Amino acid sequence: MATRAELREELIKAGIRPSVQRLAIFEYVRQSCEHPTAEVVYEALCDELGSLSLTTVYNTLKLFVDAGLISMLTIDDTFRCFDGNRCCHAHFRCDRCGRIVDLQMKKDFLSLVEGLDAYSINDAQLYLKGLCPVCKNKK
Amino acid sequence: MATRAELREELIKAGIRPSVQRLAIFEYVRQSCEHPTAEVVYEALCDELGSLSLTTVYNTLKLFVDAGLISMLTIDDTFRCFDGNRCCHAHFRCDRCGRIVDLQMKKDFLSLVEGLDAYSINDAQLYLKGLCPVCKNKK
DNA sequence: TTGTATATTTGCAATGATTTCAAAAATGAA
DNA sequence: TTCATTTTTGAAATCATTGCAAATATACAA
Repeated sequence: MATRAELREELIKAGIRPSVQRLAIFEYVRQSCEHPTAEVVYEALCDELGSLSLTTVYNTLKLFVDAGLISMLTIDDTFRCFDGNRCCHAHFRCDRCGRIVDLQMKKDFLSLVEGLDAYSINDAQLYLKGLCPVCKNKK
Repeated sequence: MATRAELREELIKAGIRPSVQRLAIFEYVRQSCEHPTAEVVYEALCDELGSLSLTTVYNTLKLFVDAGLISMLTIDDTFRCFDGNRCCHAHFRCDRCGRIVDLQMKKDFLSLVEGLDAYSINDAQLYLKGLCPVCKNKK
């Protein structure tokens, strides 16, 4: 769990000026395990920041994604969500309850894909869908 | 490359009545290597079918996805596209030119994910993003 | 400190892919 | 044929996301 000062440094290192809004959004996404949407980030920080615009949240999240600081998930086709967890992991989305959970995975999964040498890879996401343990047992 | 009769049989086996529209849409997506969007399917089949509604295309594609006959890709966050290729493969989307290409991959990649036994998996997609060989060399 | 240029934030309007819905058409069974 | 059910249609509605131009904050030079 990174401190605010560490997160600020990380933004600066990425060439991003750490405004109040940016730092708050960065901290929120990095600490969250819930894969928040822009809307959720907005709701969560509105009070803390006094004022905040949803547009700022969208712009800032895009800024972070482009800088490689967080990732954007499109596992649910009806909305995007964001992930600050930098460890290598896959995502599972339950078709029944909609929950998105992280699943540990081995790092070298890219070696299973053929002909990747000719490409330059910036982002890799493995999405799994089906029934989660809880919904599976409910029948 | 499946014949029309074979595709019809496949729909029936999945419990889907093979109407003219459904069969045409199924055939189009199954034969295409271009990962078409609903809009593209609609444009391509409008003439052939005389009349066709975009709503029918959306409904029908959803029907096929739910039946497991085709898959829906959300690798590009601005639109969905569809894939009739039933072989195990990953998808790459070029950040520069936007092209989506298939990449061969070994079938047993799910073994790299830990703790999957408790889940029931219906769909798995590996999405890679970055620069394609052409855009990479353009600098 | 003051002034000025630049970067950032804001809120509202616009966009566009997708869905809703109720009517029309097609199909199947009797 | 007649009636019930399924499928298709098209126009309107939805809603997450983006565009834009004004307002605000910040950095820096004088």
